[in-house]
Amino acid sequence: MATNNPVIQLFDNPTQRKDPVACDSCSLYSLCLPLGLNNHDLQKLDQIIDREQRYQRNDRLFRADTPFTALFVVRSGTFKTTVAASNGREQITGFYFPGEFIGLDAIYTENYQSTATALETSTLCALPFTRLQTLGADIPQLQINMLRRSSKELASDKNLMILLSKNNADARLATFLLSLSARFQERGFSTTRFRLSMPRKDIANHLGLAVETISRLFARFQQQGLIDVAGKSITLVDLPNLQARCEH
Amino acid sequence: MATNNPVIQLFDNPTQRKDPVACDSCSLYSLCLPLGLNNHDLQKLDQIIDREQRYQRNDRLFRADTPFTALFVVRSGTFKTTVAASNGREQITGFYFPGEFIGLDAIYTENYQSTATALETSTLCALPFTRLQTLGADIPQLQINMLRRSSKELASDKNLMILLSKNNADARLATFLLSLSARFQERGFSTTRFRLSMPRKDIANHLGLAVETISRLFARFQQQGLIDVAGKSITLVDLPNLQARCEH
DNA sequence: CGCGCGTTTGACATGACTCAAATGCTGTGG
DNA sequence: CCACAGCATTTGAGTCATGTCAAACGCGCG
Repeated sequence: MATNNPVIQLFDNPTQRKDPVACDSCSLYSLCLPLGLNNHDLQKLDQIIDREQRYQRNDRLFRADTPFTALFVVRSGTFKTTVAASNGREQITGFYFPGEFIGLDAIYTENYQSTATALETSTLCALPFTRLQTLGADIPQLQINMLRRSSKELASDKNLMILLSKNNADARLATFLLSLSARFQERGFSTTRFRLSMPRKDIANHLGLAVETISRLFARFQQQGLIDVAGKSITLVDLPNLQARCEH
Repeated sequence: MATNNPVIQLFDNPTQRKDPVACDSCSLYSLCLPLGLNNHDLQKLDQIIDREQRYQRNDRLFRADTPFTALFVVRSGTFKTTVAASNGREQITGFYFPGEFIGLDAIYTENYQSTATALETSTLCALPFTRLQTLGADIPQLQINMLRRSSKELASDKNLMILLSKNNADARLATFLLSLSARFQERGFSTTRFRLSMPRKDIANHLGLAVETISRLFARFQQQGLIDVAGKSITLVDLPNLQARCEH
C-alpha cells in the first residue's frame, strides 16, 4: 500500500522551512541563474530577488495575457502552465520542478503566454524582469545564463513536439516517466522512485491522451513489470525496457 | 493550371540578387537582430556577419549533434529543421522563412539539436556565436534581442504542442495554413495567396499526419470552398471558416 | 463515517493510418 | 523538343489505436 511505503520526500516541506536562503547557499545554485557569477554580481542579483513567494494547491501564479512582470524559479513544489485552446479546452504546456524557470516565453510578447498554477504547496523566487534587464546590461554572464535557460527549454519543447506528433500512447507515457526521472536526477533525487505530484488527468492532458488511456497504460506497464505504481508513488522497475518503449 | 497562374513571387531569386546588403538597408531589418541598435553598435555587428551563405535544395546547413558555431537568419528561401527519432524516423520541428532564426535551441547544449536543410535555393546570414557573445557583453540591446527571439520561438512552439496534442487533422492543417499566412503578412506578402515551398510529405510530417491525410484534407477543404490549391500554389478563400476549423 | 472526486474498468465508435495502385509532375539526357 | 524515369500526389479499401460514454470503485478530506 502506498500509505505504508515510506515514499522518498522529494521537496522541502515549506511549512517546516527556515527563512529562504540567499543564492550562495541555495541547493539549486548550480541549476539556476547565478551560476558563474562573481560574488559582487551575485550580491546585486540577490538584492532584486523576491523569495517570499508561497502558493497553495490550485493557487494561480499568473494568468495568460496579463502583463509580464517577472520570471519565476521554482524553489519547492510543482507548478503547471496551461493554455486555453479556443474551444474552451485547456492544454498543459509544462510541469515545473525546483530550479526550473517559469515565464521565459513571455519575454517576447511582454504578456504571459500561459496560466501558471501550483499543483501542491510550493515556493518560488520572483525575478522582476525590468530590474533583471537593467542588471543584465552590467553583467553579461547574467544575460548569457537567461539565454541558455531559454535555449534549454526550447530544446526540450522540440522533443515534446516530436513525442506528441510521432509517438503512440505507450511511448508518450514511457518518455514522460523517464523525463521526470532525469529531472529528479539533476536535482539529486532518486531516479527510480518518486511521487507523481500531478493527477492522472493532468498527465493525460499534457500527453494529449485520455485519462482512461493513462490509467490503462499504468495498469499494463505494471503487469509487464516495467513499473510499480500505487496511487501517487511510482517506482521505475525496468529502466532499459521502459527506454525501449520510448520508440514508435 | 498551376503553371498558367502567375503565382506571387514570395522571395528574391538569389541568382538575380545584387551583393547582399548590409543590415541598415536590409528589408528584414525590423524583424531581425539589429533592431534598436544605434549606428555605432550596428556597424560592429555588421562586421561579424557572414552574408555569403547560399544553399541549394536539399543542401544541409548543419547536422544535429555537431558543435554549435553560429546562429543563422534566413534571408531568402526556406529551411526546415529535422530531428531523428530513435526509431529512425524523422520529425520536422520547424520551417524557417526570411527573417527567422535557426539554431537558437543549440545555445544551451552547444551542439545543434536538429539538422537544417534548404527546401529550395536559399540564402542566409551567419552570426558566429562566440563573436556575438563578445559583442553582446558591450551591447546589452543585442542580448535582449536574442533573448526576445528565443522567447518568441518558445511561444510559438508551445502553440504547436497544443496543436499536436489536442487537435484533429482538420484543425492541424487549418492552423498550419493560417500560421504561414500570418508569417507572410509580417514580411509584407499576401496573406491569402502564396506558394507552399515544402512538399506534402513535409507538411504531413510536421503536423504528425500521414501524407494521404494531407492530400485528402486539401481536396476536402477545396470542395468546401475554404481554399483553392493547385500544386504548390494555394489561395486561402474563406479565412473566417478556416479560422473556425482551427478548433477541436 | 460519508461524500465527492480521482481513478479504474468495460463496451463500443471512429478518425487516421497502412497498404496498394493509379495518376501527375519535373527534371534530364538523347 | 520529346521521351522517359523517378518522385510527388491522389484515391480507394480495410484495420486498429485511441477516444467516448457509462458505471463501479476507492481514497482522502471534512
